Amino acid sequence: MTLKIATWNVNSLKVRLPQVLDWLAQQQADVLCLQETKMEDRVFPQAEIEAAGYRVVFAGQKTYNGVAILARRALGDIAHVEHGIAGFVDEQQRVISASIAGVRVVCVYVPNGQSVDSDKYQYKLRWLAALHDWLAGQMQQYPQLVLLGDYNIAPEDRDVHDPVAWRDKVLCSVPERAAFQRLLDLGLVDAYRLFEQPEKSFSWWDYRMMGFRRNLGLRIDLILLSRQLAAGCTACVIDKAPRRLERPSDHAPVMATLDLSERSELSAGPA
DNA sequence: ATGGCTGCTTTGAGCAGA
Repeated sequence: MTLKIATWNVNSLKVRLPQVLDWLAQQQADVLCLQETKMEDRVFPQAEIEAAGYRVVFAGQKTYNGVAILARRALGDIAHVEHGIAGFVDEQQRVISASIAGVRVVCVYVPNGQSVDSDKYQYKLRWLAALHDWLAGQMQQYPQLVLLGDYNIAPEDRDVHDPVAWRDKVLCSVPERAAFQRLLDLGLVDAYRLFEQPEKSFSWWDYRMMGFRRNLGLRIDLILLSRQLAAGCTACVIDKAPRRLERPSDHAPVMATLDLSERSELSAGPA
């Protein structure tokens, strides 16, 4: 069995829903995690998504943040849904997790941080520490885990169009990259870097200054895989096509292909 | 050059994003 699992920061699902439905149909993605839906649950377009053949779970709020997981109906239930980071009190809707076809899917919208001298940056670092500590337990409970979303961290200089200009700036600062490395140290692997990739590959481009046309971007939308899932990963790509559409999100979707045929059925559920 | 776009908001100029 092959699973195509993707992440996309849509920057308002209200605006981008038609693009999301078109993209699902074109790419035949099995699972899609969304960030920045920017809508309350009571107005979430559940019926439209279900009509397209997907189940969906979501956690939203007005104006900001908001996450969702879509899964092809044929994959069965979206099970054991959990909101947020257990033990970390946070009004901002940035995390939703669920089990789909025996894979634990954790969808995250990491805080942006605004600038390194901002209170929001301190919140970002606290949030990342809480994510790490919670995830350590989740990895024990769910050996087949994928952590995907908008990390708001460019892991390395090769993920930045102008590393000198971005040096020590938010999204690239040493403490943020150290927090990201701590996630990898839990036993997670950056799916994109499992494969040969073009140079200057990015997933976000500023709306201003013709950022996309000039490829002034960052790679901040990532798919991290546990070792068990990384063993079956056969591809990971950034799809730039939606960024070329009318009224695009500033982020492009990222998709990994997982071959699940070899895995043990027994490790599919919670321990 | 601290702006530049875009989406959102107790509809407006201000915020947040990255």
